[in-house]
Amino acid sequence: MVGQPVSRRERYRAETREEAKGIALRQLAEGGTGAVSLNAIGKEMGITGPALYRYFASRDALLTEIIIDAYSDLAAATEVVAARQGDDVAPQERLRALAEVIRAWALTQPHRYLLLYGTPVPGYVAPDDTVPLARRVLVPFLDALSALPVMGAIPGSRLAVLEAQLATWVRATDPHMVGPVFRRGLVWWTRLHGLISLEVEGHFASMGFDPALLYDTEIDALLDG
Amino acid sequence: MVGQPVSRRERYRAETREEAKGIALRQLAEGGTGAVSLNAIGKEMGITGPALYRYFASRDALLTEIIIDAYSDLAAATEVVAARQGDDVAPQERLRALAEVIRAWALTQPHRYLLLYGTPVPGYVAPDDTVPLARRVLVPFLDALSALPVMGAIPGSRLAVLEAQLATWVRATDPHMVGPVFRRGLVWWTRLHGLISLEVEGHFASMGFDPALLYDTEIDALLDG
DNA sequence: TGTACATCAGTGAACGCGCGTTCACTGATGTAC
DNA sequence: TGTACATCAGTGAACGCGCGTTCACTGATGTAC
Repeated sequence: MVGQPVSRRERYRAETREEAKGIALRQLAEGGTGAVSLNAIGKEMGITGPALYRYFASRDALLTEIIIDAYSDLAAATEVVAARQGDDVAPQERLRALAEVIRAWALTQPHRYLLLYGTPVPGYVAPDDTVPLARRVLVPFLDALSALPVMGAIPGSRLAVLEAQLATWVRATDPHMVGPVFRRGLVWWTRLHGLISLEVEGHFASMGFDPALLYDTEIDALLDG
Repeated sequence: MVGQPVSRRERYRAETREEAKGIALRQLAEGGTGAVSLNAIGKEMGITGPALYRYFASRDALLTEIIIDAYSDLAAATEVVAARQGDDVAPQERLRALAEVIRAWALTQPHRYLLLYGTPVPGYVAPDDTVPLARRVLVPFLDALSALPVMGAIPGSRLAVLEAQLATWVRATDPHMVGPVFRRGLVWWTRLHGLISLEVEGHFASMGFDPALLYDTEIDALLDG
């Protein structure tokens, strides 16, 4: 995106990296995080395993890149929806569209969703780069929520205490964000994640109902609250 | 529980099995599912790896036992709460107590919670025995929800359609269960799971709020709905 | 109470497999004069 | 345009490790007469 890749080498290098990451994604889909293997990727590319160390510092570095890509991809998906549905669209409709796009994204690539929000990879420590990315996914939600009429919680209530806790933390990262909005965003996140993760992990299988329908009713509930 | 283990051999055998499972749980806690290894368990017990094949048919069989134990344990926890809070207690209070015990259970042993409701173990297929166990955890919730005054959804609404879908499936397993109650149970499950899983996976870390407080506010919302 | 037999726990070698990573080295591609 | 050098991709061997599982076998514990 920045500058043009000049040399043939650079272009080829980028292609090789992408090919490797693509295979890693397939391994992830087929056998989980543990199945992502540099040696196996090399074999599939017609290359020896050690050759990949020219492209990735280590297996963990590869995983990190895949995680960052997934965050960026999901964030881009929400941003596209937010851009298409401008400020003229009612915030309720924007929120609904955002919620739907996240579920759709998760369903088409469950392994990537679980990589971001599922059981943490044992022994893997996410670098700090991922924190702003995780936040980026939520920003369009927070924007739409800000456009809603915000009622402050009853002073002294549990909600008010929670919102106060959130306000202090949130003001450090985003001066314009207020506690009540962020609290709502948190609730959206946890509820949607509960639905999506259980569906994606197959826990709804053979219960004979339409997960999309349950999802929609929960969006209704979120918008009514 | 059934019959008394007579011979010394049987008792010793049971002890060995328990010891192995205990070590497997620790491995699970420390390194996830992939870290559970028969050879490593044997080494820690001062035994060769193959010796464990006298006690478990395979690694998958061990995993299955651990999963079944976890389900039983969690189900027992909810049942204890349900028994302590008899029918004289308001169903709202019972529901709150049930929700709290599940979170408490999950927090003290996150790996076991994730084993049941987290990212599925790649390549592992749960035997059918686990289905009724998974259900057993929810039964106290459904009981308490049944004690609440149930309003039917507005005919033709999304809620009504969903409840109809659930009713047909649910009547096959439990003739006394009705669609609206089961739908509410489903909502409780997904919302609580969203909160617990994100907390347990550390996604709330460093956001500067008290997860218990958020949890309580969501219980409030569930009881108001 | 003592002997003969069956049952079971555990061993150790083996099979075949895969992993991440380091390292010295060969060849090809690019760059500078 | 041609040559000399630097850069980089990739190889193949090696290190050290671990895994699940099978199998023939040794010893100890239990059981039946």
